[in-house]
Amino acid sequence: MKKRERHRLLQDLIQENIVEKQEDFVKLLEDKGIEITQATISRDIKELHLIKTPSAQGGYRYSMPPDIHFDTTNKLGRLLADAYVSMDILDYFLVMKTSPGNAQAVGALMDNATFEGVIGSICGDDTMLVICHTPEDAQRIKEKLVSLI
Amino acid sequence: MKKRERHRLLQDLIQENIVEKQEDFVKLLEDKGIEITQATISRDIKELHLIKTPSAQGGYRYSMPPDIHFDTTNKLGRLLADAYVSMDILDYFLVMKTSPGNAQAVGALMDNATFEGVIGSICGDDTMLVICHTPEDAQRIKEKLVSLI
DNA sequence: ATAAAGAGTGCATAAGTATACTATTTTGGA
DNA sequence: TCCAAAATAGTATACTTATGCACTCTTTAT
Repeated sequence: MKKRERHRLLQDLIQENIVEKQEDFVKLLEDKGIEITQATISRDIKELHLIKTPSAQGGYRYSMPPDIHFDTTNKLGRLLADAYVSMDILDYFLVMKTSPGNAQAVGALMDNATFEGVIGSICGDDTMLVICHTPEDAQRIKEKLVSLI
Repeated sequence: MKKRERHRLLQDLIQENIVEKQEDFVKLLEDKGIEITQATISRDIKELHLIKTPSAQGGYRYSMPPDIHFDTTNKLGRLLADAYVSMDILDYFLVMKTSPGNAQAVGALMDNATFEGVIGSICGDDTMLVICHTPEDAQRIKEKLVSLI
């Protein structure tokens, strides 16, 4: 049993069982004849970005991540690779120039990616204005964006 | 400091700080002059459905829920209040009759709400067929839907 | 082939979280 | 107003999860 394989299995199990705690995973795998410890499950969960959600019925349940984040961060990287022109910071504003017509798309993806410290953004045709909480936030986000390109 | 007020505050704090554990919340609130214990935070988190996400950088962080669930569950409830006609179960199928023209909408919302145990659904004009993993799932989902009306 | 580096895991335990119990406060009637 | 019921929150603790360490098994480079 390879780690990769087990990861797939976990993602399946999570869909078809109510998994309230990591020990439940251990038991479910045991039922399939797979010996594994809670420690490993904990590590798996970390790698898979699974989350423990308080369910509406009062209990808890592990489930799939709102992986929007990872996914859209990737998309954003690809888009920026094409569309990025320049960036500047003024106080707690971040101004990005993009190739014509792309600012809206960048803004939309940034919204999805939910960067911390961003209050909001306004996009024109080739310019995006990002309003941050603090100048430090602006700087941090600039660096984050640069790292994606 | 009312619970409601604190809940708002937590939702704010979560946006602007990296909250790795519940004690961090306690400290942040303390900074604001609010005395509260970890136990209460744990309860708040449960009520707000906040989640602890393994972050890409290796640490953990509390964040907002993929609240799509709650929101669309509510919408679904309102729609069903208007459109629901009847439900029947056959093996692992669930068949719902709706008022004419509404089945598609119900199906779309159910997709968003991501009910566990649902493989998929097919919608006509006034009929929705939901295919579940097991008859028990079908039963459970039926009850869940009834409870929403 | 062998050394060196790295991945994967269990064990034990530290770290973090949830909850039973209790006390106190608030709310909604009568 | 006064009581009973419901909500809220602290304390202590049980429960759950994360991780340092040690060991084994792969992989990579020499």
